[in-house]
Amino acid sequence: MAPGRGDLIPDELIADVFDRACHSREILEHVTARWGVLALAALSEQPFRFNALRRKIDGVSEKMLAQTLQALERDGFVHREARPTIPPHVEYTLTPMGRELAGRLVALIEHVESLVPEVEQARTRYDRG
Amino acid sequence: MAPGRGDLIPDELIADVFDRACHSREILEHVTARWGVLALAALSEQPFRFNALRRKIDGVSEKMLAQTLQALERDGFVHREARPTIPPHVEYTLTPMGRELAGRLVALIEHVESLVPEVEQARTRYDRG
DNA sequence: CTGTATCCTCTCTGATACTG
DNA sequence: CAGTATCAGAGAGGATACAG
Repeated sequence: MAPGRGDLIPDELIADVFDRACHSREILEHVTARWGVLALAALSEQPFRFNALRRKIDGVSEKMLAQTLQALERDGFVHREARPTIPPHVEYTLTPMGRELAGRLVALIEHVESLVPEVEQARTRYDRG
Repeated sequence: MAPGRGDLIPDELIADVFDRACHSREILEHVTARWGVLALAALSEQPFRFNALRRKIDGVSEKMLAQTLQALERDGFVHREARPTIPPHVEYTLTPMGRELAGRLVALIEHVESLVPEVEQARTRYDRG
């Protein structure tokens, strides 16, 4: 995170919104990352197996999907249920914490989405001026 | 955004959450970016001049702050008021749209922040298993 | 089927130095 | 004061091949 902070400054001195944001930065990066957002949104609809999720999230590579799911599982937002069959059968679901977060995230995205026309106008103005 | 989409597929066919998220992806990246979050949070407290903001957001480089502010200004979230004096006096404020968005963003960050302990436990469990 | 491992490219980021 | 220009390192992301 912030170079030279967090590691060096005692917790008692860390108090304002910037340092708090710094603490949650890594989590926020996982959930707002390109594929993190889409994985959470997909799983908030229904559970998915790996390749089904990969087809649902069009354009994601195996590597990035695996990486994304591992990060979200490690953070406790996604639950991975592997049945030791042959061939392997793995199902991904959201944990309660993951569902709560995904809901808020989707709400933010929908708000941003509603802003798209206004943002496009602003960009046009900016690029002209 | 998603390679091979957006540019190639007519708008009428783009409808689900993934494509919508794709549309707002660039905006979301600006506002959830490391320095984007902090700039919006700082400006939601009060207006700032460039170097004051740089001191407030400890650890940001001139280059990244300039880049961040330009992106947010172009998107219409930040207003830049330059008084043509010598030396230059430039003040950054949030637009109404920026204030609304910053509020929601801060709410999300605070929720994520409240999850930090639970996430840390989840990580410990994951790393042990 | 569900991933890992490897390689390679490209962007993001920060330090440094310079301009109006 | 408020930036821009340039450079180099680190990491994100993707294509491909392979493993259990």
